[in-house]
Amino acid sequence: MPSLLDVAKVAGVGVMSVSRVVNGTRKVSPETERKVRAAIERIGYEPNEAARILKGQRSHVIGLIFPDLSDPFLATCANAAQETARAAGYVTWVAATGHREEVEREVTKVMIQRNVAGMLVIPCGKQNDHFAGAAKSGISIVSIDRPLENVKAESLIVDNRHAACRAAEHLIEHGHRRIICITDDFPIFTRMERVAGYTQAMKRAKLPGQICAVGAMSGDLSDQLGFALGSANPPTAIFVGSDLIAFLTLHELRKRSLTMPDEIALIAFDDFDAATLLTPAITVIRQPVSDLGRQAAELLCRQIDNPASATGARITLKTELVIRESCGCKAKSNADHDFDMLRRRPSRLPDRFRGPCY
Amino acid sequence: MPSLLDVAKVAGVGVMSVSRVVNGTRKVSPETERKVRAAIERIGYEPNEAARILKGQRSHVIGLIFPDLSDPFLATCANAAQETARAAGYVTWVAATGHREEVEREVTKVMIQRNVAGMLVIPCGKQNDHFAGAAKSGISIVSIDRPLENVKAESLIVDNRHAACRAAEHLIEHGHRRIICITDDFPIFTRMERVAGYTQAMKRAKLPGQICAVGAMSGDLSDQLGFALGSANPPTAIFVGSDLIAFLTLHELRKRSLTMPDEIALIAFDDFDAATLLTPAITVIRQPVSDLGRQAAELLCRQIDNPASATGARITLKTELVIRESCGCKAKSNADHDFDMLRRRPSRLPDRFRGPCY
DNA sequence: CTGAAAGCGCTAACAT
DNA sequence: ATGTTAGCGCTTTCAG
Repeated sequence: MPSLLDVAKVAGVGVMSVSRVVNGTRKVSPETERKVRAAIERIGYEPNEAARILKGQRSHVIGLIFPDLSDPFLATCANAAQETARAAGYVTWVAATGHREEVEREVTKVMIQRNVAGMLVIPCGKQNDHFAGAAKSGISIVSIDRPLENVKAESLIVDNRHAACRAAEHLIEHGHRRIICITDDFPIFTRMERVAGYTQAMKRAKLPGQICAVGAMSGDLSDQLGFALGSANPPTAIFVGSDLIAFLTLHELRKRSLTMPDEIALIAFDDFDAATLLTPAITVIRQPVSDLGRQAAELLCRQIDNPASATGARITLKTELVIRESCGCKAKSNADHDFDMLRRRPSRLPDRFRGPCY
Repeated sequence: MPSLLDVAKVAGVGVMSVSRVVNGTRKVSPETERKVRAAIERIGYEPNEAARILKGQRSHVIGLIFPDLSDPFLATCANAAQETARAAGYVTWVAATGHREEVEREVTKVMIQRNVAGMLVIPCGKQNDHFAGAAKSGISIVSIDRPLENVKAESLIVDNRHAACRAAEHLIEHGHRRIICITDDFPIFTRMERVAGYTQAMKRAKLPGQICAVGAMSGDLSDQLGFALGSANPPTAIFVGSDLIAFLTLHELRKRSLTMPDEIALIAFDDFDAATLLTPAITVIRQPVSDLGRQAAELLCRQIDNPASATGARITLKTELVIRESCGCKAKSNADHDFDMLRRRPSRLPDRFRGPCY
């Protein structure tokens, strides 16, 4: 591995000239620059990151801290972020925390220690002091999907509340009066915003809202849904707060042989593969998943280049209500809803279909 | 950030004693060790990776090179690998190549340059000289899902051929004689093995095999399937070679209002969310996705500790034929197939459901 | 068993 | 505009 010194010798100049050419730190004469570039080319010099970091420079590494990589939403987002970061010359250090805050703290610590240039995080807790510490020590941070309370970091989020409100309104417009909202019981931003949106729509329509939280703290989906469905006035429509809950709910409906949309209507937050495969196809709120990852990475890169530009603002991306059949709407054309007629494929294929194979 | 020198001062010993205690490189007297450990504890010393790497040591970084992170199969595998590596004290750099070999080469180069200790790869091409180079320069490599031709690296793969053969046999046992095999047209190991397994079963049963390759090189799934279905002797059963192709195929069947299993039977390679949600539920070959990632990471860590142990062997993991309804079998109990009755949930939930929320 | 010194490749700070 | 020097934190080498 040739070093700066080797380049300097070959070029017949001092080491600092080489360093300055490589980093564009200061003016060098055209003549020197030419010689240096030629020497670099000739001996195939590549800067040594370890030495740079040792000297106290920031590395060209971006840390990605996500709750889970096996979740399609998060994986797609991470994929886009990684791709964008790579294109900008960064390597991506990925850590999945498994939704555990102690793991999040631990990896954050290690990342700071190893001088990452910036971090892209989907935080899994409320106590964000570890991120605050990172921000204070000069590491740029951008959060995705959820704002980072008490930390000076931009956030890229979606219009959860508005979208949930629209979804509930759509069900109301279909004549439903008893609409239940099923979400997980985790106290995270997105869940609370979506519940707030649902509640807002119900209130406006002077309808009673019923929120059914499921999870480790609140109890089993099957029990809760059974209870609601067995009541004197069972719901005729469901709004589910995420693709995971949609999956579980759809299983329950299938088990109880409840048909959509007649016996029960349904709208889900998050689009998912099965949504277009089922009969009826599921009406969903689609998030700009890849955009979230891509824009977050772009934003982070900009902030790394110019740390002063951090404002701590929230940037909100728009979601899209994708009307299919589970809400009671007619499919546009038989079974061809959501189909790209030109390519004879489901339109808006998941990212993974963009590979060369398909 | 306290350094080794600081520790040495506090402990009242030389730097080398500290270094030896930290790394366990050589014997130190119990007395010295005690003093050093106390000093480390007291000032909160953490070794500096950059300095270690600069001195020519291997880092504690593992590189993950995957074709795509948004694909559920690959994402789940990456997630498990990352988790395992973290537990073993390694940091994971992740790169998604987008199935592009030039990107694979590029990220491999960067990782070698930055002294990763090892790489976990799902290669996307045949020309593996960049990996061969890495292996030669002392970086341990383990490949997943596909063997690494011409490189001395272990591979963790599944019994593709056997499983595909079993799937085809299962359809044959159901009385089907015209079974078509639909796969992508990408010349990768898994595809070829699965086709070989299908062919083997058909040959044994003295049945004519029909392989339908779809993709950028071969053409549209809709056209190909339409052609096959419109022939004088249309197939009565389909074996699809991957979850992606299953998704597209199921869309086609839905569009043509073909009912399973009566009008057309189907078995798919790879389990996927929609498989248990559809009616009929889809019979699939389930791969041990997380195990693949976990075991690969464990293997890699072992090889990093003992580079001589690399044999270049292939380790084959078993898949499982999950009988559901799309092949013509009766569901075990009404709609409750694949349901964990105790927890009232679909059993074998995807990894992401293991979070604290559900 | 322990310590002192040299140097990995780079850049900030200071000379020229 | 360019060169020289010192030192980031660690480990290898060699001397005690």
